[in-house]
Amino acid sequence: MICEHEKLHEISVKRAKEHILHTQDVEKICKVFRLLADPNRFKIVSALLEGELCVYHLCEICQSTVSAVSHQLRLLKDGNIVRAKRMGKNVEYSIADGHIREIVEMGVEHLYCKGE
Amino acid sequence: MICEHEKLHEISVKRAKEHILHTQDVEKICKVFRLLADPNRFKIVSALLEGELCVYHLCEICQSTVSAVSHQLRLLKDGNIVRAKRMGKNVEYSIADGHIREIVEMGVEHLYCKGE
DNA sequence: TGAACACTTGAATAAATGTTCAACTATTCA
DNA sequence: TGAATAGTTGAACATTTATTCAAGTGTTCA
Repeated sequence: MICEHEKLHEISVKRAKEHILHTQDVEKICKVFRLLADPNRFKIVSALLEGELCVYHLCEICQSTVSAVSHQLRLLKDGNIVRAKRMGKNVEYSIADGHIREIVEMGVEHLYCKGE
Repeated sequence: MICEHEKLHEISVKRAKEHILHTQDVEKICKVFRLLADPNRFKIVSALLEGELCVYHLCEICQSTVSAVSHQLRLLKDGNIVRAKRMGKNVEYSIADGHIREIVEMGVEHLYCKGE
């Protein structure tokens, strides 16, 4: 009982401790946020929300190099954010998970509603 | 027109280019995701969603040191995720922005619906 | 088959990040 | 005032991360 406001926070502390997620779960959630936290990856994901695209077009949209985009795509693929499918000479990328759109849109909404 | 599937992707490319956010906006959004991408900060934010708490209790909940939590709180404060308010010897922290709850909950939902 | 295109990969480098430690400020109360 | 409590801060360190470059794989087509 070091904190003076023990009484005031009793309920918050109790609820926070009850609701705290397991470390593994927190890490899984954070991994998704971390993947969306890089501007280039965010642009890749945003672009793919409009439809599937090959690496060349993603480079064009993100104004980045083929190699950099490919490295980022690998991370997104490993994190189950995107899916790859070879079509002839090209590799088509698409969004792998339906929740991603909601998370991205929530981020955009947060931006536009700032200052309310 | 290097990509073979130009026809197929014409619409996706067009839409992606139209909808692409400004670099500054992408960076603002990514900053929020980056702040939520660290397990300790995520735990701090989750705990504060249950009600305001002082540093000591946040340490207890996050199983971290006072100094580490304080450093993380400064980042969260700079990013307008949390707010600080001195109450006597303690500093009470609370969530500064209404959208944070939705973003966090979206992350949690993504976790539980994995595999659908 | 071999040249051209599309993409991937590994190593190297530079930059950003998180934690710890020690020293510091701010507040209360005897 | 001074001791105790609560929290902040800066420097140092190790770790992670993103990009670049060069070399590689896979596919198509003449």
